[in-house]
Amino acid sequence: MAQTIRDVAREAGVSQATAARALAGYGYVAEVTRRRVQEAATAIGYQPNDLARALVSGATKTIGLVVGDIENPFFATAARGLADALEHEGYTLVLANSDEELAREQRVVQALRQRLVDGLVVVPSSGDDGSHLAAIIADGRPVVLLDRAIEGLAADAVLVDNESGALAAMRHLIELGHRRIGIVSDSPGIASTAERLAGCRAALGEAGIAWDDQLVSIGGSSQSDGYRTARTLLTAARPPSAIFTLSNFMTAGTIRALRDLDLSMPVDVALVGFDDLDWTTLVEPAISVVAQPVSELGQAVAERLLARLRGDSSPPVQIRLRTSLIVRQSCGGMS
Amino acid sequence: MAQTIRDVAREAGVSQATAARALAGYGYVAEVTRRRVQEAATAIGYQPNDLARALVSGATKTIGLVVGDIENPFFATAARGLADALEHEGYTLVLANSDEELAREQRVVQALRQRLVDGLVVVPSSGDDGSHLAAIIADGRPVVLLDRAIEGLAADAVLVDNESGALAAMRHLIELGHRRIGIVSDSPGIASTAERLAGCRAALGEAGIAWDDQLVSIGGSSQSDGYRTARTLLTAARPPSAIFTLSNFMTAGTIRALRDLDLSMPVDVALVGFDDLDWTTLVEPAISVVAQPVSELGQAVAERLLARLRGDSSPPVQIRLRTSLIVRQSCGGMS
DNA sequence: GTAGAGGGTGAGAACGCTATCAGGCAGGTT
DNA sequence: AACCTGCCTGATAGCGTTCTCACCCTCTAC
Repeated sequence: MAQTIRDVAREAGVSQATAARALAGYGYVAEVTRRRVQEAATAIGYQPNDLARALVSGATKTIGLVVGDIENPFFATAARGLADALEHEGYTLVLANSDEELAREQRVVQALRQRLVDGLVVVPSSGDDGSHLAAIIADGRPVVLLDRAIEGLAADAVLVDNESGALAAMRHLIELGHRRIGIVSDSPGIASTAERLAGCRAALGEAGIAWDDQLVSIGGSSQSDGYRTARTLLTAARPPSAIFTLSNFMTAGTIRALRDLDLSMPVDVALVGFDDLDWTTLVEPAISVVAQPVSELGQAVAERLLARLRGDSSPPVQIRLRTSLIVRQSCGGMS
Repeated sequence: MAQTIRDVAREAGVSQATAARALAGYGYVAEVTRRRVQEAATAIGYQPNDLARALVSGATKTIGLVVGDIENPFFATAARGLADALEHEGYTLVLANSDEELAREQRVVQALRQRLVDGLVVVPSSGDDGSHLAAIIADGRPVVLLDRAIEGLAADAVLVDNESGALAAMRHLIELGHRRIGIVSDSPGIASTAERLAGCRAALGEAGIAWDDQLVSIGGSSQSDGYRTARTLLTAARPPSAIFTLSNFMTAGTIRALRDLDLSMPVDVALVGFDDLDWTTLVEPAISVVAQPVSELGQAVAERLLARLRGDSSPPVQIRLRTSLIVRQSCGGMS
């Protein structure tokens, strides 16, 4: 088994207290003694036990991360940005998937709480219930929300400008002459999705186009949901001439539906998607997208979290990072 | 701050020892007392401290996972399969990225070791140096290698059948009449890559085609490396008529190179890639690939790990999961 | 009436660390 | 001679659990 500080002390012929001082570097220790202890430590291969250290110091140097599904490239990229920024300060990430289910999210948050993470980063799956997160905050541990806000929760949130991103995309399609624009959406229970829908509404409103429920298909969060709902939209009596998809899975599902129905972009249907992934420039035509600064999202979250961990107790802030519309071939705006 | 078992005891009017028994459910406790303690616990919102529990029990219920980069969908999917299987048994994943650099891998493994993870899952970046992992094994904690083996390390390994997967892909291209087949590879320092290269060699050998170093381009592990080396290959004096890429990043890079050079698949160049991702059927033509059972890989790793944690001390095993060649349009074998 | 069995309880050690405190010992000052 | 001061060291008290041990009390058996 692993060696303890007592083994080092015995090896060096000093007391446990002196060995501890020599290794941790506090209090008085004679230079000779310090060297002897350090040699003893390396000789027997001593490794400090972070667990015991955390128990007494009260800090585990650990951050919990709860995402919907780490397989989603959006989450994976954000996680990477977060991990890199935190590692710099000696923090380690504990990962948990919520599958976008509130019950599961509550379970894993509870587990992370008991595990005494120093802080928590959550992509909340439901917009309205944050009681499990409030409990963590009440413990005095910082929580930072990633990508989605929760109404009434006193936690920092780092989000993207969903509404204006969606607005820009819809405006672009409208400027290209489209009046019947289909919207393929995830569940609006997800806060970011709701904001994107609001952006769509705003764009249609300013163009004087009536909102048409027939053109909005709302499904689950998987690619197959996107495929199914897009197909329904495209095979309706009066199909849309353009489609705006509200997430990367919806975009992929819609492309498959278009392909299966032998509809080509942008001539039969123009397409703009929310979220830019690697493959959007690998397909033909390249997909126009609302790009999000995903890695920066993770970094900004890390910054907020580290500030809180350093004792910043100012009121919770909401940070919005800007999205940018990247016009490629799929929307027909580059001809 | 968080409540302790002592607070519960005080609230219930019993000793700390009795409260502990009532909550943990060992030893004798009167039914009335038990109820009273449990009520007190919920009343004051008691949460057990896993840290203290781990210190005394010696088990943190935590597994370390070291991958090259969680942004790589291959690792993300494997991580998900692993996480799900482990969660079932109450284990939590601690994530670390190695960036495919041995030094970084050693650092994070060291950190995880001090953090007293109960076990470790590693995708090793180097095939020959496993001393940092041997140290963990010497501590008596199980290590399971994922996707890549390490020569001479007494650890379980769950791999895919890289050699026969590559063999099948190359055979297929050869059967289609190709004699000059380009190979776009990651660094052969990665064990799985070396095995894939061996499979290529075997296929060429059995077909009586000489190995030609001019047709093999070896780069780093990023997509841009793939692009660069594929481009070099394709612009050479005598370019290959087909290309086999040894990882998903290499495949993406190669597709970009083909596009930039205005070469079309499969007529100008036939393509087969190793590793199947979502976008391989989103691009036109759909990419033929050697598919790996990625999620199952994670599950199998979890199974091995759990067996070891339960005390299985049989000699280390090496598990090979089967790959399958999926013929689509990019190789011209479906006409 | 005494012994024994068995349910129930509290005191206290241990896990490995951090950190405080009391004390020892040398050297210099009053 | 007595005293302080500055280094250095060991003993020891926690952190919040788990778990053993000794003890008490009640009930049954002889």
